[in-house]
Amino acid sequence: MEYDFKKVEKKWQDYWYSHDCFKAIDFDSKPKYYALIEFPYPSGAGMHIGHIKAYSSMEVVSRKRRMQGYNVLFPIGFDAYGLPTENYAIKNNIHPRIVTDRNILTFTNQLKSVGLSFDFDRVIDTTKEDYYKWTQYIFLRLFKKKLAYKSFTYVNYCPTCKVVLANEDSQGGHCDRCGSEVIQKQKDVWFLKITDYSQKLLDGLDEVDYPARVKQEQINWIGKSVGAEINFKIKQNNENLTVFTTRPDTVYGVTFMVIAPEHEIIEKYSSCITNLDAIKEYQIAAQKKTEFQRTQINKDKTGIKIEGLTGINPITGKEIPIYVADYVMTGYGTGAIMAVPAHDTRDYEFAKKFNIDIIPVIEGGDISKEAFTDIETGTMINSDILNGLSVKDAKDKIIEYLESNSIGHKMVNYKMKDWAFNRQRYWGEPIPIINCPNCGYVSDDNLPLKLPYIENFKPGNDGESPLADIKEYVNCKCPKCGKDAKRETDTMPQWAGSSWYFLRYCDPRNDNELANMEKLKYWLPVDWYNGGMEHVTRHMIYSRFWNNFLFDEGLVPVKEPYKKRTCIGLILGRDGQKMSKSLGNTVDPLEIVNEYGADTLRVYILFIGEYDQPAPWSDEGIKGVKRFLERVLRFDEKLNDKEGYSPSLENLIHKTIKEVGNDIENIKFNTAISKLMVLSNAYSKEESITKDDLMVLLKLLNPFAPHMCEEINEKIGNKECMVFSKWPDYDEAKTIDNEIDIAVQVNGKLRGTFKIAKDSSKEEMERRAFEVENVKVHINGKEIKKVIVVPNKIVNIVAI
RNA sequence: GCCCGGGUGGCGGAAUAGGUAGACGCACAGGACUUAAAAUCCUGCGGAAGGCGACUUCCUUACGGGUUCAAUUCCCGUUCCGGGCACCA
Repeated sequence: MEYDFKKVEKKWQDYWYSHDCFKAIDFDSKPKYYALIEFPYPSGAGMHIGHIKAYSSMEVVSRKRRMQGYNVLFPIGFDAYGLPTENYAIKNNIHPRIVTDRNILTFTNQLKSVGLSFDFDRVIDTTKEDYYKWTQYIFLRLFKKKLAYKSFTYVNYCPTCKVVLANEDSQGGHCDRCGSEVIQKQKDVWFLKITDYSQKLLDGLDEVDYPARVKQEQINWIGKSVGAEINFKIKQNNENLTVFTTRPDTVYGVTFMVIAPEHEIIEKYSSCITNLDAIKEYQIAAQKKTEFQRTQINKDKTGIKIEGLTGINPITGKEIPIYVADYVMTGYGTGAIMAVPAHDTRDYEFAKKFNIDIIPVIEGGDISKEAFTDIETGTMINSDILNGLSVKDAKDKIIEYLESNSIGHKMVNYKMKDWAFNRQRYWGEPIPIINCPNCGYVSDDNLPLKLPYIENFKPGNDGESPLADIKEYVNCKCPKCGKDAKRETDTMPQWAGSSWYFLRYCDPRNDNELANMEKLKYWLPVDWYNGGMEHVTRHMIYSRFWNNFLFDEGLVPVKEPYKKRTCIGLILGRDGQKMSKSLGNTVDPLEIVNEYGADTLRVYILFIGEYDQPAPWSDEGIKGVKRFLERVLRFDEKLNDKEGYSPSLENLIHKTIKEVGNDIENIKFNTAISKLMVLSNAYSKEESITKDDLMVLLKLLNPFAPHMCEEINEKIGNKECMVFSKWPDYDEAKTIDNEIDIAVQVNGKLRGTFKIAKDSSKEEMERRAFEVENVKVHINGKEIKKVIVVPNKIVNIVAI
């Protein structure tokens, strides 16, 4: 029999998509299941092999759920705003709208050519007015709750892309997109106050099912630390200089203070400072450094003492010098620290370099050599009222002291910074804000605020958006007072549209609200969200923030959007390196589909290795999968007329149903497929098999290789397509073997095996163990010390 | 520097409430079918040694220790690879 996979796969794709097989039905009485994948950015390069791997896990789960009787929502869309499209458009002089539409069309066809069971009726495109209208709406809700604000600040600026970058997009001091070195630039830009949700985002992690490492990464990203703020006095003017510390208990060890170069007191008290010129010089030098250079850990400590300002330790009354140094960051805590060189490596290095006293306040360590930082436990010394206390008690006592004397209080700090919510680019959601000289920033509630269709979308000079050049866009009337005003010309960052797309899927065509509450109540939360490790911090935290906010606004019914999250491991190139165009080691999924068929590709991608681990592509490996599927294709030739399962296969069938089901739920697709191979190998060895035998295999295989299974199903005379065929049940009692192999060890070494009925008594097992010939040889002439019998498993004889 | 993963045949990888290491697949070798090749089917396949032989023995889960009747699995130390965070006070 010739199996023409191209023809067959096309046939079933046409059937499924034209018969609405994957349509999610609002308010259906079946239990709902919402499976989500990270929607793609429709790049010109089209679908990558990684996309298929990323989608295939939820694809298998969705198909299985449909067979289990669920009403499944498995949607797809396009996160289409962003730089690559815009850069491509500029280079080729084609409008990004045209490029985007073209790419989405290509992508859609490619997705369908793999037979993915998305509900294509709910497709969303973040760049369409009916979608970004609601992205703008959410922004305005944030603005009205003062969670969106404009601030004059230093920003990371990429001189090549001519855009301001979020810290997240410029890690390592280089632009995420082009790799250019990022420079610091002052600009007035929009921020979202995600920091107001720091604690909520932490607390939410307790109620969701994410892998431990995912939670840990989010916890680290948010970076909570508990400590205290303490007001030190400045001797010359009796003003406060407030510091944040996680170790208020070490306050007796403070021998100097350090402020960040940007700290306001330099300007404020400049009249007191006698070496102002030198300090200004240091400030300028620090400003020139990029964020990256400043955070290089191994570089020498630099700094300069402020002459004319002296700090006073509010606990001891001792006078201490104040330094400016760029190892203190302006954006964290108060931008000023109390330095305890005896117990902090950075302070220690600084103190050594500037010859400052080092006073240990916790017992242990040798401060002549290095800072003693292992101080979670220990006993306080040199600390007056804290002497002799444990670290924990000292913390409590000093905070109580600070609070009762109004010189400080308990304080929590987070590393996470507010979200820089702006791009100086054309291809993004316009920010619907009007700047009125009279009223200040005013929301433009007339949504959508359309992105004008312009010819010149190249970035403006000096970090301005190209929209700034369009007079008729910029110039407008203030909605409040009616006077002449100017429109915001920055657009939203790439992360905006993806921060709420999972909500829109629940009600994608709603023109009156971002999504109907009843529909959201029906579908949310997302039951299972699969995607890349690289989106675990940025995208996931941003979208959890938006969802939490919308919950507070009463617009969504759940706090946490994603009930369960799993992550995918990369498919590496044939050479074991990460696939990249520059290395020339990419694998084109369409070529593979063309050569082997979609089913083979789908199965191979999941068989290649552990789903969340990286694994190299192998052209040899895929052939084995092809052979397996072709063997299954031939089973219809050996069907007999009997009913039910063949007695010789029954046990294995029940076992396979159980294990394949479990493996799918535990994202262990590689072992699920290997168990299907084992079952099919058993079928091969049979003279003939029953139709029921075959149907079980087809049903278990259907989520992985659906085209082929449909074809066989039809060929053997079944009328109904397999999408809603019933997932097979198993009988627990029949998964257990009646006869068990028992291993016999002598002194821990395997010396033989025997078969015995399951649940045989210990006595019986022991008796049989001693009958094994090779066992007799090994215990000959020795004294039996002990016999360990583990029912249904093993007998170990200890003999000396 | 800190926090997570991971190290098993020629290769991708199985097996951990401790209990026959190497499932499944690839590659390779031998055989069947064929005029031939491809495809397919059968057999073997961690390493070493012994035996004509069914077999037997020793070694083997990065390295070194430990706990245990029994360790890929648990504990301690070392090392290498991957990811995340990083002068965060």
